[in-house]
Amino acid sequence: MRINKLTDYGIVIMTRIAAMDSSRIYTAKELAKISKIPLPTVTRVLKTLSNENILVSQRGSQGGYGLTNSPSSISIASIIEAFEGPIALIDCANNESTCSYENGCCTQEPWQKINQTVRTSLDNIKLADMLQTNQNDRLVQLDIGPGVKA
Amino acid sequence: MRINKLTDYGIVIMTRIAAMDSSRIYTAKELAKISKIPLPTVTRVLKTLSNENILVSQRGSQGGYGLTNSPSSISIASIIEAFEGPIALIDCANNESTCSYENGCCTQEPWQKINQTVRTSLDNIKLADMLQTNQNDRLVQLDIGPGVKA
DNA sequence: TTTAAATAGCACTAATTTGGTCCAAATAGA
DNA sequence: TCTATTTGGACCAAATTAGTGCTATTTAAA
Repeated sequence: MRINKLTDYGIVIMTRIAAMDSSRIYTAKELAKISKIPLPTVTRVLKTLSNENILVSQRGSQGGYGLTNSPSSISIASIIEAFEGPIALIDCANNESTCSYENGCCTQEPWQKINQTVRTSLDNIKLADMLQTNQNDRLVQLDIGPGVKA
Repeated sequence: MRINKLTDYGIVIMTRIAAMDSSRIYTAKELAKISKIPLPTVTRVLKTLSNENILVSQRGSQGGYGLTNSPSSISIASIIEAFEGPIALIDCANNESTCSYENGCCTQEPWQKINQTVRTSLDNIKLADMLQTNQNDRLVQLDIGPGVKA
């Protein structure tokens, strides 16, 4: 029920970039220093993000990583999914993988609904929302406060 | 971002009991047969659920496990938390553990809201909601509905 | 009172996932 | 073309999770 550490790092780093000049590119070394996360780990996180096209990479000297989209259009859900695949609390609710319990499993449809709810919540939160000073107001505005219906 | 397998089993088994006669108690052996989950695993799942007071156990001959509350008042969140502890996508949003990135971390407040949203969603879904009408029919068809033989 | 049935608890092993490291490939500029 | 810089991909180690087995304890019924 927790996201992976790398996913967490990913969100922290993405938020960092969004908080600075989000139009330029940053090297792994720079971002490691800024975020206080070990360089090898940052390297790996950035690779994943660029493989999933959430960051663009520029190899070679003067290279680095930069956002592909604006902070207001990058969702937390997309970052999580870059690291962990489709958001699905259980596998069988996600793809069409044959459930090993077949007819014995009577919970599939409700799970679809549960996953959908969670995913929608996370998709409504954008990188830019992580920076708001008055975060509570902003989140309520986004209708992801307590008691939200999906 | 996925729940543990044991948690999944827990929900499946709880749903099973709810779908049958939820007032009587069932042995681990019975539930293993019904759910098609290996007995040792079922045993373990049931132990956890009874430790967390989601099931009551009756030791000795004629013993077994039964629901402590009605299916309409047992939430999915409570079952997940029985296995995995408080629902929190990242640790620092849950307890007061000092964030290892201190001031370097600028995402704490939004995370609190994100967790709250997910938790609320899961708390609003009760065991009774897992029982779709059309699936009840299927259960009876499969001869694993009320009146199932051990 | 004895016996069979059933849960409780503990510890151990195997498998999977996760996190971190190393070396090769690419690029810009001198 | 050469070199310093920086990303890309393969690989290994550590941690977590899943599953198994054994023994003790409790209880109902013969």
